[in-house]
Amino acid sequence: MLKITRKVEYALIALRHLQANKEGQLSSAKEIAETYGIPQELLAKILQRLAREDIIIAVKGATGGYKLATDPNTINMTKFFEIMEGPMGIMDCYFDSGCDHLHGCTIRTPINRINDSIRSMFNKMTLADITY
Amino acid sequence: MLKITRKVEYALIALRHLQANKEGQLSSAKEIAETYGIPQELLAKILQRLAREDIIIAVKGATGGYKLATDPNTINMTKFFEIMEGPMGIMDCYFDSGCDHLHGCTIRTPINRINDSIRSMFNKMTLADITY
DNA sequence: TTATATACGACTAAATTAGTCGTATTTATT
DNA sequence: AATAAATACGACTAATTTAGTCGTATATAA
Repeated sequence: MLKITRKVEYALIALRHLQANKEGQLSSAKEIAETYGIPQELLAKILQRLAREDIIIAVKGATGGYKLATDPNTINMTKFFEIMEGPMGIMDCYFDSGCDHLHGCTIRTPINRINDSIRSMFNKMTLADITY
Repeated sequence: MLKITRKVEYALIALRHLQANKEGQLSSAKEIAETYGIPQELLAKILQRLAREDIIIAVKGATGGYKLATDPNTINMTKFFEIMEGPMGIMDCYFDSGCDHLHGCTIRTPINRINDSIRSMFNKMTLADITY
């Protein structure tokens, strides 16, 4: 419970790796996967998603690879988590109203308070807090 | 990701229900399950665990049931979560050192900072914050 | 004695997460 | 022009975790 997934873990490791590169230098999915012992195909998909969301820039072709698109200080962690895994909330009712027993739900208000605390905590953090 | 499980959700609903009872009044697993539309057998197991951990008191027999054992103000949420689901950490490496790539892990320190933030947040909360 | 509780472990089902595979496209290098 | 190495992406399978069920034992009020 309250765990981040490997998708997020691998994304953070990769971003941290790219951040350590010199300005303009590229790293391929293969290179990163081998360095950290991450399944290459899986990491590739994760990097593709990050590229689609303009967090990193993809360069195609034989000497291609990835580099950071923006200053990690500008990406907040709530946004980052939601890019990787969709809406963040400790209970689905926070964002999904298809809940069977909303009628008699007595814990919704306090649960939402907790949600807000977690979101605000991550809102105050940027990627740079993790990758530096 | 970062979700609480139904076990925790059901436990909170049940505790909130017991808290609303008059001093000494019992509620059975069946009663609570029916009230909120929770699978009875599942709730029963959850209540049994709470009883084992002395958060609630079980009374056996035909007119038996459960009641709170302690003031909800005295139970902190970190402890509560860990009773329900074991060690709490956003990554296993926080408590389990059986991690393949600890050697090259570059994100452990920031991840642990996040863990500590979440734990300290829940440490400041008691069950009463949720069930009142 | 019966009905209604708790207690608890073993089991199955469902959902989520992790990882793989096939195929297409791009581009530097030879 | 051919090749090799890269990104792109969807479909698929495997593994793990979570949710829920079942059977059986025990306690106790009526």
